[in-house]
Amino acid sequence: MDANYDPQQIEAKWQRRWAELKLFDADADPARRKYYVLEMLPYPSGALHMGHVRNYTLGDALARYMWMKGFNVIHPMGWDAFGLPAENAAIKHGQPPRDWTFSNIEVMRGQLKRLGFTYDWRREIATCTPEYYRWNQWLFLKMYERGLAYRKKSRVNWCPQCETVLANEQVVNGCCWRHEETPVIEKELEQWFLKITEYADRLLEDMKHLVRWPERVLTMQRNWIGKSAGALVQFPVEGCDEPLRVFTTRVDTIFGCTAVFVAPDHPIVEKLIARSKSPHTLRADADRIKASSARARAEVNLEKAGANTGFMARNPFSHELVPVWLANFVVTEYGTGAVMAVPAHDQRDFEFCTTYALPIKTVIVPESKKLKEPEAFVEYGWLVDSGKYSGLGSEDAIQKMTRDAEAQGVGQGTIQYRIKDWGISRQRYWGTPIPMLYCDRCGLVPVPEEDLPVVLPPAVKLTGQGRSPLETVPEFVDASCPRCGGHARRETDTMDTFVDSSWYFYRYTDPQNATAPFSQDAVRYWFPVDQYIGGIEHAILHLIYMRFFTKVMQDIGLVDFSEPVARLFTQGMVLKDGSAMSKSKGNVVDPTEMCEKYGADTVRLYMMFAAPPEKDLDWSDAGIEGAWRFLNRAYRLVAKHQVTLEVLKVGSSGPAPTPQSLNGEERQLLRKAHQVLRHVTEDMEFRWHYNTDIAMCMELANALAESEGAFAAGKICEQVFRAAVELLVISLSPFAPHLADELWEALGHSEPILRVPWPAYDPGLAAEEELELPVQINGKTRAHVRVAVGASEEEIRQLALADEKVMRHLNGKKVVKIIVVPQKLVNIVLGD
RNA sequence: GCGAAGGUGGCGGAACUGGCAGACGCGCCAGACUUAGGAUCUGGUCCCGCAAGGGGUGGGGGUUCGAAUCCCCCCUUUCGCACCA
Repeated sequence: MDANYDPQQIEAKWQRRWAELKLFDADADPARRKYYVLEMLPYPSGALHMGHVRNYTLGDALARYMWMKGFNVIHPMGWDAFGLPAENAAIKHGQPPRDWTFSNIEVMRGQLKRLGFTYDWRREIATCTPEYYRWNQWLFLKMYERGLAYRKKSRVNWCPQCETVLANEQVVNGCCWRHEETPVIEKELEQWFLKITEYADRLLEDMKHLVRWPERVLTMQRNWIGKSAGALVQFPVEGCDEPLRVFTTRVDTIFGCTAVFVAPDHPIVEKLIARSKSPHTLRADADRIKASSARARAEVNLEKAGANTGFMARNPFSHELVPVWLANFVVTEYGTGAVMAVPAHDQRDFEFCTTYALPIKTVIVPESKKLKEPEAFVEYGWLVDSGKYSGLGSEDAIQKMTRDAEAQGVGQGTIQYRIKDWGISRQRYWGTPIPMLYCDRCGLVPVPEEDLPVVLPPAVKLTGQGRSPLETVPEFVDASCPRCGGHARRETDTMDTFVDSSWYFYRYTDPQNATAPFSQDAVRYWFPVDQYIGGIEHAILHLIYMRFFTKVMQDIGLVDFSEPVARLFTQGMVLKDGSAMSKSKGNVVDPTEMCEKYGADTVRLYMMFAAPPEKDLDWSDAGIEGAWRFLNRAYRLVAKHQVTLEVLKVGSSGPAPTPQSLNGEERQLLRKAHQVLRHVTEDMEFRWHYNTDIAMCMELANALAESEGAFAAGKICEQVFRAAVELLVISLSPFAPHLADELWEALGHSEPILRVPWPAYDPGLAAEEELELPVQINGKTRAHVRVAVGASEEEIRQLALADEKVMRHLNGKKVVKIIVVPQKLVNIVLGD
């Protein structure tokens, strides 16, 4: 064993050996308990960043622990390999997206291997291969068969930078999620959609199974789905044959309705213009307000603005006539695009009506009858001035009035969702071709399953301009109709890459399957994912699509469960100087560089030590130095005593030590070792505050260093010293696996540490026998007394009162009360 | 505006069920070894104070023998949603 720690040499050696031993290959084995550790797969952008390293190190520590606990651990990795950057690189450098992507994968796979993760590389997938994306197409066809994939002309979010459509989830503050400065514009296009709305209720309902998901993620999903129960109510419009339908959750306030507001691009507006006495003014108003509401998407808190249409609508409950106004804050896409204005009980209506001097009529009063001005009273209360409903509570009134509206044919109870169907069409090249054909005679025809995959043509001129690049490839576009044999045109849109990542973790269980997306047996054995780890940024996009896909797969009969992930963990970000690492800020720390300087173990250890995993971690160059020093200390500790310790062959250490057979110094050292093991074990199971586990390992290393004198003097026997060293190596192994294996071998073991069963700590050895109890006077610690663990309350009381420092504080004061909490403390309460 | 999570030394953080605030690491100070040290080792390091002692977990109040931890009010940071009727 070298005197100096050389991580480059050690890590290369162990990575080679692990590979030779196929240590991380996991095969389905019904006789063994399985554990599925999954981390979010990276986009092959060119290089791994520290966020990946943190994510994957977290998973790796868990995977290693689970292996040692005896589980059959599946821990796969792959590449989310379709996407826009590949095309942009192609345009910029003339390198085909495929080449760019695969050369990035090469680099990044190398980086992952350098870090020594426990991946079963036989299961690696890349979503851009036909072998993978044919199953995207297959799943799409299954959805099409069930009416879950459909085409419609719709107003879409279009990013002028990407030159493609964005899903609602990809619009952030009215701008593209990739180009945060670029406002999204609206276009009318024929698009493919997946009917996620049909699953909205199940996505909500099944959250009750996700007890081990962060509440934060569930809340975000709940808000995103945005279920709200209410009523649709019809307001006939005078001088127009079409009534206005409004959606409201507060039909109990309808007697306070003093206007009806419609979105400026509501379909009825054209009809009103046609029938208006001053059509030009009305059109100008509509255009102006439309412009202002479009701006509202990008801006925050735009002022309320509107215009009177001159038309009147009749309240079906009160039969009053109220004016119809255009309003910039009414959202076309939600509900019916029209609302009843109840300024007394809705803050937005209140603001609008105040601005335009529209009447405000109170119809709900709170219990206390006190109304705050000048705000709307938006809570539930009691109805007044509401005809026969006066006197009812809001909740009763909503039910009764909804029923009455239904009976009279002027409305109905309904449920609205904020979530919309998932638009998956992208006018881009580097994605999964949507397997549909447009036959000149038969119309829309799906590609037959046996013709899958529809393969992306390799040579395509990419310009980044205009329409889908696939349209420019005649060999791709021209096809024959599978029904009539006549000429057909291929769909040239490709799928949103979130389709790829919605089911990739199933494919890992059976990555080579050429006849199905996966074998049901494999999934039955490996699923659910026991632990999924990734960034919080995917809380609503990926993590909701993935749940949706599983439910569809359940309905198709591919799987027999409704939720794929039992436990989710969202880790914090890796920052540098308080902000996210980015090329533009020039604050990127490169994992490979760090591995070259310190080795993978140091990088991993530091990542785990610097902060608890759910919190953001600010990278510190000084901090990683500390991790490096610790590993050096651990190495030297073993190197120094290796010759002595190795002589003691494994298993030759005689009977297991018991507290009785040990002297005081031996007990103290072993106690520390077992306390550390206890802490790490318990933390691995529940809490994952790896930073505290590593701190405990450091304490044990410090204790060992302090014991060296006693060891050299023969006061600590070799068996005990060795046992403590071994427990340190084992406890450290999930975090610094290469070093752990090197030290384990140096101690005379031939098995890699991953094959060593995780030891159970000995509660007897871990238990303290004597405690130093704090003695408080009026809640302030003033002294300490040493007591045996089993000391009685009375003994402790006497010891405390006899303490010199305590007596000094007691001087002349009256003892009111003495609280003795065995094993914890003594608190003496003094009077004045 | 609404919702969620935070605020502890010079810094990252620890304190798991109300029971010694500051584990562990970084940094800093002193010393040892050294031609040298950005290596290593030893000791010190919450604040005020020579000390005795006193103060201390964003601020204020409360419950309790005892509060970083529980309750109320306020300030503040980060994240998510943002006219969703």
